Amino acid sequence: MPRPSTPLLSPTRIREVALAIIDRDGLDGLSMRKLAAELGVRAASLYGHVATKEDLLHQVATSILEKVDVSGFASGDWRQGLVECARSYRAALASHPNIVPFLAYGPARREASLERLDVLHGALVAAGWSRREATMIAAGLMYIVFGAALSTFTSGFSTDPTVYSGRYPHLDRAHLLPSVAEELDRDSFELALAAYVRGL
Amino acid sequence: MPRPSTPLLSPTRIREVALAIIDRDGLDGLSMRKLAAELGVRAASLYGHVATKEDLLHQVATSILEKVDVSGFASGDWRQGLVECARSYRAALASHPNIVPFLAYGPARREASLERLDVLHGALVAAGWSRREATMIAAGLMYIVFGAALSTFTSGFSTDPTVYSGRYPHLDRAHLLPSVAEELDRDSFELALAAYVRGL
DNA sequence: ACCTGAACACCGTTCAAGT
DNA sequence: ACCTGAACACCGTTCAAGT
Repeated sequence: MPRPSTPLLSPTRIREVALAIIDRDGLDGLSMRKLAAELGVRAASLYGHVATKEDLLHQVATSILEKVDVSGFASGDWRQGLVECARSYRAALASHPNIVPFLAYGPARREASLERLDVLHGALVAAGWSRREATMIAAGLMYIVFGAALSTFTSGFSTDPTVYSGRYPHLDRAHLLPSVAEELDRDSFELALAAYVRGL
Repeated sequence: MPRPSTPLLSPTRIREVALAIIDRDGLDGLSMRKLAAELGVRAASLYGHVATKEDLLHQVATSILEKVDVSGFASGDWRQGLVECARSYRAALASHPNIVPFLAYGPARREASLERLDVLHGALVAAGWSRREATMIAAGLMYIVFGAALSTFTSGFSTDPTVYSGRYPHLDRAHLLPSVAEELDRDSFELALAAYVRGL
């Protein structure tokens, strides 16, 4: 069979399949060899399109961050802007939870993060906060967004009641959490966000 | 030379050296072969003392979490308890930042986390919050603690001013951040914590 | 009881070679 | 221009064997 006229690989297709593997098999479940296999190609071929595995992960990270919408600040109400920006950020991360640990690592060097951060910072300064305060307020918002996206709390509870009952008196219904984890995660995020913005 | 009377390896020594490697070389910098070499032993020997690498990481995680102090709730002031608990938690994580991504993954199955969570939850219920509210308030506190510990914000900025100036008008002094990152991280955490607790 | 050598099934990455 | 085979220097883990 002659070589097809269109190349087997494209930057977009590589990113899409890589993200699909991460979503399905976790961050550690992505290997260059597995990715190549699912693209119908050998591992070495990837290096014609991607510098390193880390470079590929940064590309995937950027494609996710680009979906974060900071237009909420246009209203002029900085509190509402913070809330809407945080919701959009969390939604983007929550669609791909397995890549969040990578996203949390060094976002300040990514173009897509900086553009959004610049808008956020500017809106806060325009509202009368000092530069330093604006930086800290934005940092606090990112703490809540990334903390919530890591699902450090409600996910990971066992469904076996005997794990908790009798041992942790205040957690005797913790085994029920997984079934309502998604709702509880969202409500916890909304509560934290509301309390934070109100308390500023 | 005859075998020494004391074994070369002990659970404590393995954990200590593993944590030292993680602190020095990062989470990815820890390999069973490197750990064995620094312990004066071969990789296979480790598996007499540790089930898997993940088991070892959980042991190291536990040794860090055990330092978290929740005695602040004894005062009876739940707001003060939340603040002191969060400070202690963050301090424990901040001493070993490289292992935080692992700690953030599935803390709800670790004994040391659950014990502390149980105290926190109980104190909030005793203060009059519903069980569900207590769960969400504790989750929000963990968001801020883990978000701050991941240092997702102030760390990672470049020290090269040309990276930001002219491109992100509101970030024109971002290159100064690394030199004051530690102080700014702490202040951002304190601000977020204060705003959150006040806003509840 | 404790440690080792050798092996197995994987990694990321490079590079000369093929078409 | 694009992909491949083979190799290099690594991984985590197992297990029969040594002392």
